[in-house]
Amino acid sequence: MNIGDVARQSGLPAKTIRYYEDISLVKPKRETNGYRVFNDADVHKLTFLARARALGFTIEDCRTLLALYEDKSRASAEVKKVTGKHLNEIEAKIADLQAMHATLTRLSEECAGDQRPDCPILEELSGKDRRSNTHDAKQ
Amino acid sequence: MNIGDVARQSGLPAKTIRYYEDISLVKPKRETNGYRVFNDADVHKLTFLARARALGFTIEDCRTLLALYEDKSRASAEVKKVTGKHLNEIEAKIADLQAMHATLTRLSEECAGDQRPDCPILEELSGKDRRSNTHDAKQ
DNA sequence: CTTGACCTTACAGTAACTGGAACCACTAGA
DNA sequence: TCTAGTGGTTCCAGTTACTGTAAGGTCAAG
Repeated sequence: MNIGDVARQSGLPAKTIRYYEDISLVKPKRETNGYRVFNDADVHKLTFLARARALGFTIEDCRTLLALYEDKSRASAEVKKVTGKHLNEIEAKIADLQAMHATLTRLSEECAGDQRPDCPILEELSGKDRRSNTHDAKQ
Repeated sequence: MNIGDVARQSGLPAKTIRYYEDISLVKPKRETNGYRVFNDADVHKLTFLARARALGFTIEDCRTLLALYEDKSRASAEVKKVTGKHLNEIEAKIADLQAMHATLTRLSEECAGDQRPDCPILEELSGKDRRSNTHDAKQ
């Protein structure tokens, strides 16, 4: 199979597949004309990578997961550990985003959004002490 | 004020402040010895930037917001528009992360996490059709 | 023989910094 | 005066995971 077919099958752009070869995630053979040839195992690996990336695993996590996948004597605990770490990071990100969301929603609701220049959003960003609420000990 | 003092006041690393000068977000004067000198307006700007970045605005959004802040005849609608767009992006990210979280949590719960090699997480990544659930029309 | 689809490499750019090397400036103390 | 320590400077490279672009080689069809 050539790279275009693999791209269609795996859902990954050809460019990405070349990149994955660059960083040694896959090692397709070459035809005499220089074209990459992907066998079923390569395609399977790339599909695995596409799924893992879609679940937010980093490339390095993917490398680890792929190695575990190919190690038939792995302990599932290893896989679960990687997943657990990733889950924690996702949770942290969600929490960060939700905090931002809460603040921005509040400010946005307070902002008239009309032709007048007065704007609580800019006031907050500029550090203006709005509605005499003097304690702002956060981080 | 020198860069170190500003870093302490604004909470931004000196390195970041230099970077912000590089991309023309601030334009501190220079002393004869080459040191940057920050006046109150500069420090205020940097504090503004630190807050906007903490709320997840991109650098380009920050540039826009800073320009709006300094335009005393702005319409608050402009600010609200930038904020609204950002809120939408945050919501999309949260949704993505929550979907990943749900899938990973499910798989993680199904994984024994012991010394045995059997692992639902790897099975899902490899595309193995687990428990005869044949429909997987997503994306 | 040309056209078009497909393949190749190599280099640059993205976002927003961060780290490191090599070097200059200033102050205080021996 | 020398020196140590702190803080400043520039410049270049690295991070993450690609993506864009240019310049060119390959192949099948008409």
